[in-house]
Amino acid sequence: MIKVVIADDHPLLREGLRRILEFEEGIRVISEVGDGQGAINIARSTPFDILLMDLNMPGVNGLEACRVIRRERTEIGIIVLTVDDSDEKIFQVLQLGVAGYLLKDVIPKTLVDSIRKVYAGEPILAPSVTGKLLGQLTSSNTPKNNFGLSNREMEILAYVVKGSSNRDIGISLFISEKTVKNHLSNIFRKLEVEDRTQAALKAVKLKLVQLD
Amino acid sequence: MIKVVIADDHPLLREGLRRILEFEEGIRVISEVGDGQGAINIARSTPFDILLMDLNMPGVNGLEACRVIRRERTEIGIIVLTVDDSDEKIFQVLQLGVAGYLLKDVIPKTLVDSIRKVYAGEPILAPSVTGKLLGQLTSSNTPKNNFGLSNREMEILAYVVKGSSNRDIGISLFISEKTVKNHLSNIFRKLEVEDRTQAALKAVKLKLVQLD
DNA sequence: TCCCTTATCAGCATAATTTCCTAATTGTGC
DNA sequence: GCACAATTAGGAAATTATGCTGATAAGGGA
Repeated sequence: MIKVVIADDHPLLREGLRRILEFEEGIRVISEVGDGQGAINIARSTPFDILLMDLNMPGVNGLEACRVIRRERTEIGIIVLTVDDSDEKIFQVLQLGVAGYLLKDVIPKTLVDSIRKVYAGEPILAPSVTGKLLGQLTSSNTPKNNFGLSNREMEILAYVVKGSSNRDIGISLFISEKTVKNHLSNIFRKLEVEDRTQAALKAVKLKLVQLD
Repeated sequence: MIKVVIADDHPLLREGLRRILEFEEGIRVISEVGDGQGAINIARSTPFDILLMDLNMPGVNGLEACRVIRRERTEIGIIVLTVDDSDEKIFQVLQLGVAGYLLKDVIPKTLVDSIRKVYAGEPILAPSVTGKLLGQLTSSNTPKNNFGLSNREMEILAYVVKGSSNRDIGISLFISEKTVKNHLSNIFRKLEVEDRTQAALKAVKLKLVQLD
């Protein structure tokens, strides 16, 4: 039996969810709460499996409640159920380690399936959320603008990001330290920075070189 | 009609996939290829919608083929279909902007559903892949080990990561440059690095300080 | 109280970095 | 051929950074 708790400040929506879930085999809604504090309280006092959590609630909001509950009751699978599709909150919530993120326009069947899957240990994301995650990955490696750095300059910049000194870079590339310095001066000018530290950080920030 | 191309070096698996898909309404396998180059060639010569791509293929591998096809034919939705669940490749592939990543143990129904969803613009990930993505998010904010750095040292390290010089740090914190240097020496020793660049990079790498 | 850490400042010596200058060679494109 | 960029190298000088030692003061804990 999967024990479910619903946390949402809209009584109508709670009622709707409860009615959807109460006819499902093996699923039982054991409680409903109307705010984040209520969710925290029940998580502390009662064992259950799945928490359907709205983010926008009065008082202690869903985000804070998630943070507390994730810390205190790691065994509870939290499924965020929200209308909020905006970028800022999504990543904040996902970083907390929630097990699912669904939008409120899901069809009942998807919701029920998701509850079962989360109970089985599978993470669940709404397609648009998956898209945002992937989008972040792909957009993050679009240097595009490599500031007109030549191949050699990129190579040297990579060594700077590895923490090499000018001398070491020269030895590694079989060129004189003087040449390294010249390249670096050009790199600094092109990246619009003053020293190797700023260059290294900017290179990492702009993904010109991989930090690893 | 969703036009599908299968790229896999195992004839048996290709045949199996084709038989699964050929009875589906609205889906037609228009071609099969056995290596990455073949996938690239057909993508260049023939319009189609979905490419089921194995990663481990002889010659031009799936990863390279994905890269080329993604660049030349953005309208083709690539679904990576592989046994490879290892961490390194997953992120490389996802960064290319593939539309789906499934493991070869999927049931036929899931595969068909996934093709339809990708065709409709939805991204598709195997649960374990979603888990890895989420795991990366949550694990990324665990500094924990601050290497015994004191508050003041952390503060100074933050300035280093901003690209400040010793003089600038001194001015900002209303202390002498000498003091800054002393703190830095201690920081270098504790972080086990030789200079400010390595310290800044290590701080970023270990999330001791936020880069931005 | 004594010891340790932290934070502050300083001097000295050395090393590393950075800038500015010139200049040769090579390859690419017009 | 000519112009231009990339790569290479060197000289000279200024600036910055680093290591080491020493010193003072405040605060916490055994």
